[in-house]
Amino acid sequence: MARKSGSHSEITGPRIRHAALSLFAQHGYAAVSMRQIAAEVGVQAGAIYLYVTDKQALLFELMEAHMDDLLAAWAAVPKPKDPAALLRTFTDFHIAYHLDRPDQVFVAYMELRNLTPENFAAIEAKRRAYEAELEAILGAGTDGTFDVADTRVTAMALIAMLTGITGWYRTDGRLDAARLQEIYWQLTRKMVLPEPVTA
Amino acid sequence: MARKSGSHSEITGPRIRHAALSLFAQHGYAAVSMRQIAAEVGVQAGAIYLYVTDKQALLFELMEAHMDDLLAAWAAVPKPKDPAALLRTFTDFHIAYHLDRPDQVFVAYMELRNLTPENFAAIEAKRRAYEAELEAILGAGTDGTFDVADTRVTAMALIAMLTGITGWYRTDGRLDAARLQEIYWQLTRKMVLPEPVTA
DNA sequence: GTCTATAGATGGATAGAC
DNA sequence: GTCTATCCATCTATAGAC
Repeated sequence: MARKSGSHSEITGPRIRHAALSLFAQHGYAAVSMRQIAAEVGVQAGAIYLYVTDKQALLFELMEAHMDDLLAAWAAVPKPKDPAALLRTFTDFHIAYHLDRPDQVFVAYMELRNLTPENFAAIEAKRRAYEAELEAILGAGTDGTFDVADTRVTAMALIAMLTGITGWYRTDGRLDAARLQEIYWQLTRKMVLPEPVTA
Repeated sequence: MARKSGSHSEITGPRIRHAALSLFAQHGYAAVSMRQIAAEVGVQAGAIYLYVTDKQALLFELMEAHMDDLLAAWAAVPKPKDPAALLRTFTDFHIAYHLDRPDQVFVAYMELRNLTPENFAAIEAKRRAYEAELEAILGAGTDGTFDVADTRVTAMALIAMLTGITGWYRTDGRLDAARLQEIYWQLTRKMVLPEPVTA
């Protein structure tokens, strides 16, 4: 696996980021050494610094790339007009996106403490922008489509509920992604749609 | 603050655990050194080893104590017979307990990766026991009290939703604990109780 | 019971050969 | 572009004085 020496660059930069992401997700940023990352890629520790300024920048770039991808992916999704349909579009998107990228999601949620204050602020702003998307969907339904007492709290409750899937979901388990999307939509629907009037 | 020297033990052991918990919650287990913990307590690094075998044992003891406390506290709560009332008892308990111990909760959820395999298995078993409590409550209501398609998934969804509060709640914010308990009960109630028959 | 001192290992990051 | 070698800081844990 490990190259002997003298190889040309090819895609060493991306491979470093991929290895770092995987190791950070498994063991945590602080517990992973630059030497471990280099070994995973098959280069020596010193070579990493040709592609990354330092360890902190490596973490930040991974988290920023994830947040940017997330926001861009959601922006690219066609949005139905109907608030309830739009909400289902969001829950389906959130589940599918997060299940497809467990390492990115895990690092983005777990390593906030290890960012410098400036880097933390940048990531936090992007996270808030994403939360604001859901809040806006719920807020647009206060005409009677939704029955939501507190838009902000409900948005946070929904995101926590949906993101929590990544903590226990196993791809070889009894549920596939489509079934999960259906179950969580039923939970979401009951949570925010008005209850039918009793007979 | 820092003692000069020659002081007697008093409560140095508990103070070490308290300082470690606080620092682990802030910066993460791997990022915190034994010297930092010692400095917080006001002793030298070497003194810690009179009370703790090593850093891993320190982490494990903190997490085990938290899980044991959690299970014992729930066991001590009076349980109403009615499934819906019991569910509300659980959600109120979970919110109050978690809001009162943000550091313990944070460490218990974030540092699982840093446990040895044996220690991880021990903590995971206790966590599963707690999740099973909620699953049993939901399962006991399948006579018609609850409308739950998948007991296990719904239990995980509820726990993630409730625990997520600790990620954004600020004690100086606009919501107090009682208001949160009320909001989250409404969300929970709508999620799992059957919808009234339409007129 | 706490201190100082230190062993022994490992970390991030850099310099210079190839 | 990658490697080897290394600097220097820091870490966990222990030994022994007080």
